Amino acid sequence: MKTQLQALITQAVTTLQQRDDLPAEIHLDIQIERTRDKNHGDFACNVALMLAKQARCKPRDLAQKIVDALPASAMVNKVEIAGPGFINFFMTEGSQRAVINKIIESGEAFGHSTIGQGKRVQVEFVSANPTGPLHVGHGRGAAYGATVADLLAAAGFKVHREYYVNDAGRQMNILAASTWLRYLENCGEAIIFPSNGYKGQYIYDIAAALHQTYGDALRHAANTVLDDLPEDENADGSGDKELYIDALVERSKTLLGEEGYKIVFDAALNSILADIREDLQEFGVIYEEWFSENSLVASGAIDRAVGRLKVSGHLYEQNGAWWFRSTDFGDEKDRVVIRENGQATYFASDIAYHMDKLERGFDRVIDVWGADHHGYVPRVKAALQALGDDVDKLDVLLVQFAILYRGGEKAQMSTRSGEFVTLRQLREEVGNDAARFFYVMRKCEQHMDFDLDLAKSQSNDNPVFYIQYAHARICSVMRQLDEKGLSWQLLDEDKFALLDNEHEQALITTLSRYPEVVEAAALAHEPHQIAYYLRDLANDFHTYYNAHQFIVDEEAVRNARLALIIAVRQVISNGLGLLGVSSPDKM
RNA sequence: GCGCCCGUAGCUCAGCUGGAUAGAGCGCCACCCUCCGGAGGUGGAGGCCAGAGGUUCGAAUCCUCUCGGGCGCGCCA
Repeated sequence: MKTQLQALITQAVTTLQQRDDLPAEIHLDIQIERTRDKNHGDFACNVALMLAKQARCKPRDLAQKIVDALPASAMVNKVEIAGPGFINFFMTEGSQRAVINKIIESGEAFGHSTIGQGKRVQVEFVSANPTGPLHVGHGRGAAYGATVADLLAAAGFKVHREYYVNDAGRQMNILAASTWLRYLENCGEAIIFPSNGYKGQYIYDIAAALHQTYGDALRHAANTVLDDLPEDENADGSGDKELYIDALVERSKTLLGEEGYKIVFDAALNSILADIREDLQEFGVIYEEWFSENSLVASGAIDRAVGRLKVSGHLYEQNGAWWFRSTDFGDEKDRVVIRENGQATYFASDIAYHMDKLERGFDRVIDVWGADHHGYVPRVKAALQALGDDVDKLDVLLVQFAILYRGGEKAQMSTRSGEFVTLRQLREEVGNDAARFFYVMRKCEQHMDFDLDLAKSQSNDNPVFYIQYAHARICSVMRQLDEKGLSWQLLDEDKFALLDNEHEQALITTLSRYPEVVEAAALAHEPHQIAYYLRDLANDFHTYYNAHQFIVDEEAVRNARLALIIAVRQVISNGLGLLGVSSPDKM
C-alpha cells in the first residue's frame, strides 16, 4: 500500500517537473509514513516539506500543487494538507480490508517480499571457540543472528548461515593438553593441573570417554609429563602461567607424537563441537556451513592473503615479525600477522577468512560479533581495503551482553570460577521460546537485562505468553465452532464491510502493517521490531476478543469475524516463526 | 589516557533514520466485571528525552563539549 502511494506521488512530482513547477534535478526518495493520529488519515507524506526549499515556494503551497497533480486512485478516499505541509491520505475502507483475504490466501508466505532480489548474503554468527559449551552470551548472538538471517530470507535474500570454527591456534592446544592431563588422572597418574588449563566439568567427561576408548594407550608417567617445566604461576604470584602452559603443550606433543596428540586434540574438539551443534540445533539455529579455520591453513588461503598484502606493500618486517600497516586505513596501530616464531596470528586467519568470503561471491557479508570485539572491526575492514576488496559489502553487527536477573538479583556467575551459566541451562530453565524471544526483544546494541522470572511466568506480563496465548485463543475459538457443528467459509471482500467497529478497524490496520514491518526489520537488521509488532497485534486481538463475540448467530457477521481472527492467527504464527518461536494451538 | 556503544515515565524499553500533542508493558491510583480460555476490562496520574551549546522551517534523533555507565586498546583466540 505504501509503495502504491509512493508511485502516485512520484507521478505527481514528475508532472510538476514537466510543468517547470519543480526543478528537474531533484532526486529524493519519497517517504510514506503511517500516521499516529487517526485525524491525520492513514498515511502521511512529507515530500512537500523536503522539496519546499528547492522549489523555492512555501511547503503548503507546494503540497497543494502536488495534491492537484495527483492521479486518481480507487484506494484513496480523501487527501488533505495539514500542519506545516504534510499530505495526508485517507484510504477507502475496502482497500484496507482486502488484506484479510490476502493473508488467508498467502498463508505462511504473507509478509515475504522480493526486495532482496535474490542477492546472496552470508551471515556468520556465534562462532564461539570450541573450547567449552556455549554460555548465555553466545545465546544472544545465536538468537539474534538466526533471526536476522531468517528476516533477510523473508525479504528475498538468498541467505548462507555460517559458523566459523576456531579449530586452530593456541587455545585449542591448551584444550588438548588439559584433556590429556585429565585423561592421565583417569589412568591413575597424580597430576597437578595447570592454573591456565581448562578446568570445566566437560573436560573430565571427554577424558573419561577417551580412556574408555583407548585404555592406557596414551598414558605416560606423571613425572615424565611434568618434570623440568618452567614454573607455573604460584599462589604468591611468582612463576608464569603462560610460559608454563605453552611448555606443557610442547611436552604433550613430544610425548604423544603426532598421531597420539591428534587423537586427544580431535577427541576434545569433536566432542565440544558436537555439543555446540546439538545445543544450537535444539535452539532452532541451523547453519548451512561450519567453516573450519584449519581449512584456511590447509587450502593455503592464509599464505595467499599474506602474500597479496606483501606484494601490494602493506606489510613490513620489524623485530622478526610481519606487520600489517592498518594505520593507513584508519586503525589505531599496526597489527602483527606473522609472529616472530613464524606462526600466523589469529588476525591473519581472519584476513584470509574474509578474503575467502568475498571470493565466494557474496553480495553482502554480515558478521555478528560480541560487543567486546568491537575494537577488531577497523583492522578487518582495513585488511579488506588493502586487499582491494569492497569494504562496504561487510557489515559487522555488534551484540551487547545479556545480564540475567532472578528475583531482582543478578544471576550470572563469573567466568573466572569457570562456572558460567550455559545456554543449555537457560533453555532448560525458561524454555526455547522464551529464550529466543527475550534475546531479540532488545536492539542488539542495547545492554540487556534478561528477567528469568518474567520469561518463565505464565501471565500476560510475559510478552511471549501474551502473544502465544492470542494464537491459542483463536485456535480455541475454532474448536468451539466445530463443537457447535458450525463451519467457517471464505468470503468475498465486500462482505468484510460488516467489520466496521473500531476494534476491527484497528486490527485490520495492524495486520496490513506486517509486510512493512518485516521489510524494515530485515533491512535494518532489527528483529525487535517484529517482537514489538507482535505484542501490538496480540494486544489488538485481546482487546477485540474482550469486546465482541465471534461465534454469533448471524452467519455473514460470524464468517467475517472468523476470517479476521484467522488472519490474525496466521500473522502471529508467521511472525513468531521468524523469531524461532512456536505457535501452540493450546496452552 | 585514546577509541567504540549507551543514557527517554519509579522500573524494563520503543520511538519507523530530521516531522504533527514523545509512546508501550510492568508498578501506582480510581471505577467496572467474572463473559468463546484462566488473577479479566476501562480510564487516570507520571517527562526540561543526562546537561550545555550549535546546525534549520522543525531535533529525543545530526555536530561539539561536559557528566555518568558498559566494553575495548597483546607477536591471545
